[in-house]
Amino acid sequence: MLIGEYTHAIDDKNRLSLPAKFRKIMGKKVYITPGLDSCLFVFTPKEWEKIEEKLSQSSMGQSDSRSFSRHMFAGASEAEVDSIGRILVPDFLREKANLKSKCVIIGVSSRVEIWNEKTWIEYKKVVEKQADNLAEKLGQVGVI
Amino acid sequence: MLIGEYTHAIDDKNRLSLPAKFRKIMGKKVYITPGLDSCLFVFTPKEWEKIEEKLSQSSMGQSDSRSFSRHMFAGASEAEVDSIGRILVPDFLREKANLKSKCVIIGVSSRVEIWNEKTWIEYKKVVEKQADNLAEKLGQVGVI
DNA sequence: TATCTAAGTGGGAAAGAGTGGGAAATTAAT
DNA sequence: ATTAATTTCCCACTCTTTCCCACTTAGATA
Repeated sequence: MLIGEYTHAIDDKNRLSLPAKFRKIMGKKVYITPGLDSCLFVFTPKEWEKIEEKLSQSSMGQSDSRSFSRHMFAGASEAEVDSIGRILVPDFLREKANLKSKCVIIGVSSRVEIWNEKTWIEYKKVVEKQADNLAEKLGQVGVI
Repeated sequence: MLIGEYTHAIDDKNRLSLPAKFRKIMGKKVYITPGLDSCLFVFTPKEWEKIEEKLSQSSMGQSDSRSFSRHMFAGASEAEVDSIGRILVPDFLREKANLKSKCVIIGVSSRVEIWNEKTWIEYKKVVEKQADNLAEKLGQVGVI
């Protein structure tokens, strides 16, 4: 189970260290995809395969399923974890998540997320403010 | 499985490099057809056969399926991948997708697509703007 | 406190990928 | 049949990517 928050630098060769705590779980090969709220998702091959399978079931005929397939497939990247635990984030994903030098890498259950540091800090602020409200809503639907 | 996004130049001899990552999957011979949303589709012979079969099975009574078949078949072209991974895009297909110097080549599961760079950027913008839509769809494929 | 180890960062060299141009070969035209 | 034009093949240059090594920092241990 992936938990915790780490701040690492992405260098000008687009290399980014996976937190040491994540490496055993993530293994030697990962898949990076566009996420939500302009972060990136990182999956193990196993998790990615599940997604792939669901996606490839959708038909080419419908314009909105085409666009979603393109978003996910064209937006995805297979990355080898190098000998010292780094992955390579392709330019187009780096831009998508607006990754400058400092990135925040967080564990979210079965996936890892990569954020621009500032974006993450802002996001956290907003969420923490809303935490009480969110709890209320979740309570109403019986989650907590 | 074909994933990722690459920007390559098509030269004045209509030569276009397939991304190195795609070459093993695509092999030595491919089929290029006019695609949907003004890009080109590129298939392996195997995938092309599947498409052929599906199209020929579709009921010919229906005018829509007839015209789509014509669109795909009449515009299709077989292309050899040369010794350093380039394909030749025939003039009429190049015009159809409005390919200028810079092209974007994307992997979409079982097919490759070739886009005019600007057209692709515009298309992506439109798709990504529909963020809530994306969230919903990610839910449907079990990502979140 | 000093030393050791592990983790993260950065840079240089080697390998690979992408691009462009010219020669050879094929086709077309006079 | 000769010339011109187009296509194909091959080579070479350049830029990017990958691999390897070294430095730095932080934390742990004695």
